[in-house]
Amino acid sequence: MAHRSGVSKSTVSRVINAEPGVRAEVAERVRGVIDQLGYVPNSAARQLVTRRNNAIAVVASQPQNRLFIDPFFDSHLRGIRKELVHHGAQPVLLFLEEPEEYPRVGDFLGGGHVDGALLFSLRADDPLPGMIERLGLPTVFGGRPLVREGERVRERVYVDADNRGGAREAVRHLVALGRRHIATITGPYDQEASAVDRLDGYRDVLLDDATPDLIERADYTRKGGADAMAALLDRRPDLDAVFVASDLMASGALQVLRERGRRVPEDVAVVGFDDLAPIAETTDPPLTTVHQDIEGMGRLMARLLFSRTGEPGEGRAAAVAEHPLSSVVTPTRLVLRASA
Amino acid sequence: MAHRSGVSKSTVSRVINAEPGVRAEVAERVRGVIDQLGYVPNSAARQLVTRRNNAIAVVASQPQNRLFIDPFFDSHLRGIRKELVHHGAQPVLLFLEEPEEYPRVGDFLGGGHVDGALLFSLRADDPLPGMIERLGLPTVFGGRPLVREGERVRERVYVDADNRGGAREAVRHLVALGRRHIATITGPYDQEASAVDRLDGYRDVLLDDATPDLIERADYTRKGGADAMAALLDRRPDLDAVFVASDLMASGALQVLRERGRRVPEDVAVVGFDDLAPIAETTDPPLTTVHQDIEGMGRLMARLLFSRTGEPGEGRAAAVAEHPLSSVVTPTRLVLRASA
DNA sequence: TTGAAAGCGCTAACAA
DNA sequence: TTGTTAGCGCTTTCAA
Repeated sequence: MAHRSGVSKSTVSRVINAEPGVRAEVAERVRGVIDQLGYVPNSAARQLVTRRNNAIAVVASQPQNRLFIDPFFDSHLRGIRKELVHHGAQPVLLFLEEPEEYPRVGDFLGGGHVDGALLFSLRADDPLPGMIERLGLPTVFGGRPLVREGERVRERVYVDADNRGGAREAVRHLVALGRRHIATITGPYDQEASAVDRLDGYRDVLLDDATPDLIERADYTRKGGADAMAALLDRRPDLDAVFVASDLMASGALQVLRERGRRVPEDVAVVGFDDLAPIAETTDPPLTTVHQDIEGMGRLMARLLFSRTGEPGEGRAAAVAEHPLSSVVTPTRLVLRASA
Repeated sequence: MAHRSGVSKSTVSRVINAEPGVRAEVAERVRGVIDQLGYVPNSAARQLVTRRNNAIAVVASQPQNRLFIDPFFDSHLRGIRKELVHHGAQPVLLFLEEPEEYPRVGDFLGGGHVDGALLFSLRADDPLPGMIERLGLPTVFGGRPLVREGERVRERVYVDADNRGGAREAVRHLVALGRRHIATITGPYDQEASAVDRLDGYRDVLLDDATPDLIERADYTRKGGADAMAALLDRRPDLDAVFVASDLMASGALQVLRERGRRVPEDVAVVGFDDLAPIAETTDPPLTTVHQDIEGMGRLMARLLFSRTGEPGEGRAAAVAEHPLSSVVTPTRLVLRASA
């Protein structure tokens, strides 16, 4: 104990937490002793009483490598980190690949190491939201969580883009271009809400023209997009446009189109979704796509979380916002490049 | 408190920690109450007394996006996670981008949330190792940490590949092929030991033939490799081979070679380093490169760490291994493909 | 086989 | 402005 500086624990505690009511001279002396001893407060003890620790978990339940390949995640995480760090909170990343890992992650989350959690890339039947709800840990979701029919859950706060509206705009653009046979490559709509919403947007515009043979489901990967494009081309050689539900899939689709000798946009117009600069700007031709502010959504998630947990360092964790918080849907817009 | 199950705290504690000396019937009843209440032990309190918490920090002080693009990191992290999870420890990722983040990361690390740390991607002058040493947190480094001259540090345990030996083998292969003017594109040898070692291996073989105009420093990125290749070609149009210190840089170099009309391997033979499947197997032509067991190195790091901290759940954290631990250097081997 | 009591290192009331 | 006291929720002797 640094009380060898000649004062009581309380005073040391006050100095460490920069509380008022300590003579400057005493504070100075205490700080000296702290430095000299290399003293670091034991935060388990501190947390036991304050119920706070200025760390926020960022949990992704997805194969790590899918995450690492996906520029979407990179931007999203950047936004989250910026905002968290800006508020003085430490982001702690947890990946969740195997079912066996759930109990341990649950223990960590419930163990009071973090004040809140940011979750994303959840599968439809992921047990994590339920676990966290039971723990009572403040949480914000990235992307609207899919809730199974009949499942009773507390309201879940999320941040998402206007996927349906963005998809509508993309498809309307294709229609305005005079395209007659507009296909779509979707995301895994059995697993992710964004895939459902983008497909709904496509249907909103095309109505009865959206026949099943124009719709091919893929998995948000590049290869999945390529395979889906090939299948579509085999089935409907007459198609003259495709709305692809992600840029990564679109880059795969463009490659197949090129291999099959179809010119883009002359023969087939292509619109993507995401507007990920490293992809959309470098494809051949550059991709017309639906822009969403991914980094901004990440920041928003962090801000929403703080409005539930209270700012780091401010009072007890129990200080949850009184005004009920709602989810946020951010706007999208179509960015015209060369592919459509 | 779950003591409404009619027993004392002690007994509940025993049940939770699966300690012997509890009547099966009582244990059963307690477990029932626990489930029913959804009780999760507060690990801050537990940790305060046990000094353990079965979580290990994985710390990377690198711009997040460099990490996310680098398949090396992906494999490395996969190995680490596998081993950690296998031992029942929770991996906790911390990124470190801005200098302002160091104090907070230090607090988290020193705060007793984790039993040990795995560090990598450290810059030469990174303050992190020093900070952690002062905290007394058991640590293992990924890649030999560069120590500045005159700096006094405790011995640092690391896991690294035989970079120098691998480089030697690569360059010898080029020599055996009859190449006369063998250039090299290096990593940032002012920052990373692996870059230093690979350059040393190159020099070991070439001796006086390794003139400065054949050596070009880059930064382990694809673009850096491309730029370096261009500079080399401008300076030494007569070069007929290049040893490139990473696959990512090699892929950039190959592209420049192609653009400049040099055939590989006929005009210029190329050998890389890393043997990252997603790169080396898909370049045109496929890359001859030095293989290292990246995932295995990750696992090894975790194992070494456990030999310092003791296995998760086993006694107190203080139970550090008595036998002094040493660093490990894993072997490399040349994988022949088409580029050399 | 169980329970009672002490105490891990801190902060938060309350006294001085 | 400072010190004293009482816990935070757990594990761990020790005694029953």
